[in-house]
Amino acid sequence: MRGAPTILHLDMDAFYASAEQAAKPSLRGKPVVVGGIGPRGVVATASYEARVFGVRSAMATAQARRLCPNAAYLTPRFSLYRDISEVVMGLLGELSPLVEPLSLDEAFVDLEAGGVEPTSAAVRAVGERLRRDIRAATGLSGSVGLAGSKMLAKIASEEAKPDGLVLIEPGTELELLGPMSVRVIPGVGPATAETLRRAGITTVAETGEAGEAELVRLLGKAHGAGLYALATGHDDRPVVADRDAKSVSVEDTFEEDLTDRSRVQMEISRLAERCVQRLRAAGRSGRTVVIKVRSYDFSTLTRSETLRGPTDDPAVVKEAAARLIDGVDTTAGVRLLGVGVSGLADYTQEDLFAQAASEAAAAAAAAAAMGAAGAACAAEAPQGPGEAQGETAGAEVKPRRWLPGLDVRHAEYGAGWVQGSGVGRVTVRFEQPWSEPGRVRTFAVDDPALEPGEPLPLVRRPPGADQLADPPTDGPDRDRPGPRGAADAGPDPGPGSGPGSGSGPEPDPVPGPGPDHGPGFDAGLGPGSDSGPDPDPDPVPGPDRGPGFEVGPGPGPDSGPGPDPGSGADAVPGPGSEPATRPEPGMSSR
DNA sequence: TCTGGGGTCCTAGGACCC
DNA sequence: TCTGGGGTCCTAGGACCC
Repeated sequence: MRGAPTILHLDMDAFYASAEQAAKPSLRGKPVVVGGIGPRGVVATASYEARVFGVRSAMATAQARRLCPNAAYLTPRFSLYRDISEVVMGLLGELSPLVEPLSLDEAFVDLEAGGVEPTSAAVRAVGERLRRDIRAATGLSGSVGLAGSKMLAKIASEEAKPDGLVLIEPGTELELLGPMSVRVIPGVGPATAETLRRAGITTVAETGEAGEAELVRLLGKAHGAGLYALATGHDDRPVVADRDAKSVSVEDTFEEDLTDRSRVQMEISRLAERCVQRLRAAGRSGRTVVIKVRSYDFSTLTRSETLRGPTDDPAVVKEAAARLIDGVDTTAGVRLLGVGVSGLADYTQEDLFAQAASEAAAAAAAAAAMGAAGAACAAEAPQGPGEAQGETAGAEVKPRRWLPGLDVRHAEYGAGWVQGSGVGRVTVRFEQPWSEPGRVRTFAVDDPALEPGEPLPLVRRPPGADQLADPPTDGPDRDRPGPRGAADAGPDPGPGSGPGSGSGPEPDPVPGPGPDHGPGFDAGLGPGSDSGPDPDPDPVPGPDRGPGFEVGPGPGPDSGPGPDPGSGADAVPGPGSEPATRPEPGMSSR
């Protein structure tokens, strides 16, 4: 515990959802849920508008849909989030050489190591400037915690959310923490909290009062002693930059349980291949191969095998994984398979295996080229376990998957994103991060004018400016199978939901039609039409609205002020239904 | 329509060795 | 002629985090 609050914790607010809202003007101020879209998907991030309805991270997407049917449900675009993360981490790197990323949207920074004057006033000024810089560079908000230890800085940033800064003055922490739930302490999850509760311990103060011996008795040596230290304000864990990964793994949950043995074996082989690709991309090799099998009833087992030396040979990993799956009974059905490698080493360090390592390096270079080609294919037709099973086996060309939220480009209308897709149709909203909320158009899924696109930068790069917010070049991450599933659609933007685009550079108009269209192109349904098939009034055939196809009800494309009388009742109710004067989140035209 | 995907760390038992 | 006592490695499982 330091005498000055020089440890900073940054946590971006509702990161994935906020990034999507910044990228998609029609979603600003609306409930947005990013996560698995398929029948077994879970929520990764819910926007604050969606949280009002009770939607939370890690919740089944199906449950989220029940709670908040009018939210936009989007598949994650990790390439975009990674690009934004790099910008943010770059800003943190300007504060100190000691930056410890915890995830794409979260990091510790040791301000003392960065030479910041160790006073509350100075670190607060640094934190506030950082928040301004992040907003200017990314259009997103982040919350900052400042304290004399990692734990307190993290608790502080949590308290600061959303879009705030909290500084805990050293000396006040026990008073502040004492009444809080023990769950605020990192490492105390549901199981630990329940164990403590049964012992009559629910607050941080009670945890400290219980004493170390009692906590060790309840929780075991490491956990008990560690919890006692944290609960009494003792946390000297340093900020550590450049931590090496200790394992690499890939896994897939299938839309339907697998029972066919040969299919299980094939999937294990594919997962092993993907795992090794990632291992090699990181320049590592590993000695222990692990498989993971989750059964129909969610029970999970792992089997592992340690090799005589580290490897990054796909054949070796595949063979080990195949041996391991051979010993597992999967006849009752498996919902998830995974393959991982641990015991990682840099192959440059392998004295005993130097010969093999150099061969492996050469092979890796070749494989990297192959891998890039494979990723490009995946971008064209994202595929996953859910895919190979359903459709007619042996189909020569897989149908393109238009997953909601993904970027597309139309030859005539320009850049947009998939709002939903139904039987044979895909609905696209044409808008850009800096544009007004855009219009929706519907196409046949195999329309040759429509192709997958790349994420656009959230903040427009002024002419000749630096590369910070460049469009991502995208690539290998597209090999990640997106959550798969049925058709989806976002909510229609309410009138007046557009950004005040007054001050920025002149927006690039969407190529194509102007703002006033006949009803023909809008996928939004009129009031009361959101259930059951509706005779399609559109001259251009809209998507089939059979079961499973949702279209957010909403007003037409007119941008007049005030709530739309027709669809107001269906528009996002509750706190989300603030007047159209609600300030736009996140966007800066600088 | 219950429950993703990628990680970290800890515990505990058995093998094995000195 | 009863079963010591460490230490390390391997395997499996579980809690937890984002």
